[in-house]
Formats: sequence, C-alpha cells, structure tokens
Amino acid sequence: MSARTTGRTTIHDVAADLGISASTVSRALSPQGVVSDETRRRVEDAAARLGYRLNSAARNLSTGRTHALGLLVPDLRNPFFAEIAKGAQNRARARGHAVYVADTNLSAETELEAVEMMRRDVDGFVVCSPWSDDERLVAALSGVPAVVMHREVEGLPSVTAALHDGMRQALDHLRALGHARIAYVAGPAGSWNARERRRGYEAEVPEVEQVMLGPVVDQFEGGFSVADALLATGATAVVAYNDITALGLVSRLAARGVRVPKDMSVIGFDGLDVATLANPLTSVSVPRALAAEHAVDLLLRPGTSSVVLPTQLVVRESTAAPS
Amino acid sequence: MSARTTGRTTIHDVAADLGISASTVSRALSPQGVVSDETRRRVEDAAARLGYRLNSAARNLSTGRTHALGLLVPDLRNPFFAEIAKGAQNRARARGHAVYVADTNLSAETELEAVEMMRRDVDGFVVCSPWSDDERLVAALSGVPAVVMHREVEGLPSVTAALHDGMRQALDHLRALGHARIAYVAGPAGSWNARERRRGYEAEVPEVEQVMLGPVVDQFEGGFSVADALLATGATAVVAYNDITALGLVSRLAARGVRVPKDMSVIGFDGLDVATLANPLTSVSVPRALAAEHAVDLLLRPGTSSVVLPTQLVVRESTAAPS
DNA sequence: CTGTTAGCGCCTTCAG
DNA sequence: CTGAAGGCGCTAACAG
Repeated sequence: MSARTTGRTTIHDVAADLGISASTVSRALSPQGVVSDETRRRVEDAAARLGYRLNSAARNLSTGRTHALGLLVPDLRNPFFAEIAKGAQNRARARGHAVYVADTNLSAETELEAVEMMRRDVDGFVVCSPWSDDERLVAALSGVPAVVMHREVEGLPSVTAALHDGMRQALDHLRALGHARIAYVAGPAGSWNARERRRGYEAEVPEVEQVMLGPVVDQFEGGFSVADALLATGATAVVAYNDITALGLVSRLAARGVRVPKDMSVIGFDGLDVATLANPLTSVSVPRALAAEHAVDLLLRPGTSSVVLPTQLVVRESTAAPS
Repeated sequence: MSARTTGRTTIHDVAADLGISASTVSRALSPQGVVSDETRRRVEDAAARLGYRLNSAARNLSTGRTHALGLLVPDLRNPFFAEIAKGAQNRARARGHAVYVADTNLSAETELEAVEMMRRDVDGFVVCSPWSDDERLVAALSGVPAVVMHREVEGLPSVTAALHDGMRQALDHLRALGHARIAYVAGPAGSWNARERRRGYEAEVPEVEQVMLGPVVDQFEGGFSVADALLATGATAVVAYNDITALGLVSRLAARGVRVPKDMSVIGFDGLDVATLANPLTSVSVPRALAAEHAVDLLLRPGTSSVVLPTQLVVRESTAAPS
C-alpha cells in the first residue's frame, strides 16, 4: 500500500505478487519481450493493480538509452520556435519519449553548455541553431545523434523547407498581379534561413531588376526602419524576409500614409498566426510543428537522412494589383 | 581514449587514474562530499582531463532524485506560456536542473497522461493549468512536489500575480483621464485567471456603473465580435481580459471607424510584446518569466509557500481622455 | 517460454 | 579523511 501511494512499486513486487520472476515481468512489460500472452496479461493486470510505474533511471542505466530527446531553440518567445517546441514535444510524447528543452538565449555559449549538460541524458538532439557556425555545431554534437532544423549542416541530417520554391511562389504571385518592380528586405546575414531566402529572391529576379534592402537585424524595428528606403526605390511590392519584418514595414507604411495593398503590396515569410491577427498578411508558410515532428522521427528512426518540406504561399489581404 | 570520445568515462576510470577509490571520487565531485582540498583538486583535474561526465541515470537510481523538473503548459503557441517555459527552463538550468516540458494541448486528459508519464522522472512539477478542476489536479499531482502558476489551488503552493491590484491600476488610470463609463470584456468562465480579473473589475466598479461584456472564448475573435456590443453600451473606455482580446477589439473598432484612443480607450491585460508591436496597447503587465523563475525556486527550496508577484500598468497609446 | 545471474554507474553506510 | 561493500531497479545474456 505504501509502495503504491509512493509510486515505489518495482518489478520485484509485481513478480512476487504473481509468484514469478522479475525478468519475466520485465519482458512482459517490454514491447519486444517474449512471453506467453497469458503471462503478459496477468503481469499487466498485476502491474496496474499494484500501481507499478517504470523507473526509467534504472532502465537507462542498464540499457544506455534514455527515451528522452534534447531540443535546442534560440528563443522560445519567438513563436516560430515555440511552435517547433510544441510539435517536437507532442510527437516525442506520442512515441514514448520525453523532451528536455533548452532555450539557449541566442547564445552560442549557452548552446554549448546545454549540449554538454544534457548529452548523456538524451538519446539525441533536435537542434535549432540559426546562428552558430557549422564547425562549432558539429564539434559540440559529435558523438550524439542529432538532427538540425531549418538549416543545413555538412555531416548532419536536417529538416528544412523549400524556401527557394516558396520565394518563387511569392514572386510569381506578385508578377501575376502585374508588379514589375519587387523589392526584398533581407534578414540577418549570419542566419542560414535569411541567407537562403535571400538567395531565392536573387535567383528568381533578374539582377537588373533586383531591389535589395536591409539586411535588418531586429525584426520588427528593422522592417519599420527600412520602410522609407523602400518607398524611395519606386518598388510597388516587397517581400520581407519574415512576417515580423513585414509587420514592421506595414506599420511604418501606414504612418507614412501608404495604403497596403493599394499603394504597396507586402508579402511576409513564415506564415505566423500573429501576422494574420490584426493585419491579414499574405505570406509564405513555412512548416514548423510538422518540421519538428519530422525531426523527431528522423532522430528515432534508424536510417536517418535529410528531409525537405514544402512551403506554401497563402494569399491574404496585403497584396493586390498595383494601382 | 575510446572512453573519452564516447563520453563513457566513469568515476572508476578517474579513480584508477589517480590510484584512489571510486567513493573518494564520488565525494570529491559532490558539493557536500567531505574530502581534502588537495584530493578534490586532483580529482577535478583528472575528471576534466579524462572527459568524465556524470551519468545522471546512475545517480538518480541511487539517490532517487532526478535533478529534473516537469513543466506542464496548455499551449506553447500562446506567448504567455512560451515565456513561462523560457523562464522556467533558464532558471532550472542555472540551478543544475533540466526541464521536461509537456504541452498538454489544452486537454485535461493529456495533462493527466503527461503527469503519469513523467512523475517518476522528475523532482517535481511546475503546473500551468488554467482549466482543469482543482480536485483532478490535486489528485493527479498527489505524491509529487508541485507548484501551480497563475492559479490558486487549495493544498498546493502557487505563484500568482496581483491581478486585483492590476485591475485597480487600469481603472484608476481611466478614471483619472476622466472616463466615467468603463466596460469590461470578460474571459472564459472556466479559467481561474479570467475569473480573478473579472472579480477585480467587479470589486473596483460600483455595481450600477458596471458594463459587463462577454465572456469571450476565442481570444482575438471574441474581442473582435464583442466590439459592436461595446459601442452600443455608450462606454468611453474598456478593459479587456487579455491583450489578444484587446487587439481583437481594436481591430473591429477600426473597421467601424472608431478611433483608438480618441473615441475609445482600450486597456489590455498581460503586457505581451505582440500587443505592442503594431498597436501600442496600454496594458497591465503580468509577470511571466519571473513568475516561472519563482515557481522553480519554490519547487527546489525546502520551505515552500505561495508567492504573489506585483502587476504593473504600462501606459501606451491606446488610452486617452474621452473626447 | 521462464528463471538465474550479472552488472549498468553512482551514492552511502560502515569501518578504518 | 579515505576505502570497501552493497544496493538503487531494470535489462540482458545464459541456461534450462
């Protein structure tokens, strides 16, 4: 009874109750254990009755596997990463794994520390690390299974999105509306994502037609501050490196009396909910929860290779034909 | 060497290297272990040199403590909870603890499952559970240390915010500006937070002057949809149960041609960043990361009692004197 | 199919 | 202050 209330029932208690050996209980409770159906039934029954709960520390110690994953994100306040955390954690739980999350506060140091701290306690890492350089990342992660998200790193499996294609969708949409001069607001140069998105634009737009703005560092403020420069270029449409930057843009444009989409079409990138709340923003949706689920699967599956997920333009109210 | 690269160095390896016993190594590496300074120094040195890393499964098994915390949040996409996760996790890491996060998807079932799944693997829980009823919560958590956040539950320590006082600040601000008729948009009846905020309003405003709207369920849509009713009341100012609802309100008011703050003052609650981005919203700031840090401290500290954190009105551009 | 036997790596008495 | 011994709860051979 006290064992029951304290959750301290062990397989030995279950075994004793049934008059069988602990190993049989262990096997019966393990998915790949070989026991008779009858035995399994009785064990499961007794386990439930006695309030048995697996002690994973003991299991970890003897198997070396922890059934836990580490998730590294630069900042949970960023909804992009919050959704990744949600997805990863849901998927992991469904597969019987727990997830340790480490918010690395945008610091490569902290990232390293977190990996060091958790590496023996997890079966692998899902890593969101847009900033730190490849070498450092590979070095920190050496010896532990890991998959990186929304980034490609030589030597590590990754889950990414078809950013280039997403950019093409955005530009095709604007061109179809009749826009000839389409600007781009680039994101931080150090970020893999920002780089790829920019490359998508550069690959899609003939060099002479390119109108490049930024790079911005602070997302909203950056967009806000680059809006005046945008107006000076004579562009009739703009694609921003992400949604928050697009919102900054829209905000300043409104202050300047420029109507969106009438006077300026604006497209964001990511497809965050927050960007559709007050200002229904046309945006290229980049999978987040789904990508995280894939990352977890990749980590837990034997043959691990990279995955590229599709992106999708979502047209809302910030784009229209030029007037 | 192979031990080193695989991270499989044990205290025995360190002990052997130094020609001492494993217990001495264990003591030297433990904060409260009693060894000579000289020994400790040598052990620390050898441990570092050999790449020793504590196997927490082994430690857990022998001590029963895991140095891990479970964090239950209803939805990480909600920035309120994302910030809590960030704060909890940062604080825990600083104190040498890891955190398992479980996003319970707003489901009491999932909450229960998560607790069952993690209860033997953590030293305690930090619980954000605005919805599920007290009994269920207490029952699920019985036998494990736990502190609840932004909610009070009989029999559990909690970290809450001075909501009533925050509401008073908001109302005082509006009254000082000259508003006489101040409406309130209530949140979901089932939520502890929504209930407390509403009570704050009810306690602060004489019954005959109260203008109660809602309750809303969907935050943004709810605010959006209640805006017309608000206009019909003749109120010149409104306090919304949270920021997102306030944004919904503002959005619909704009569509109706009602200028904020000129024609209607709006105050939100929570003080989320997202609410200051495009629409600088006057709001009552409710601590999130800080509250989470307190919750972690409470859990890790021996004498655990409840804490109430202050709230603070932050005046921005959505409030003004009535015109 | 089931029982016996050894640990997994660490901490914690108990002696010395 | 340090060493030896035992056990935390579970799994994994190895026999039967």
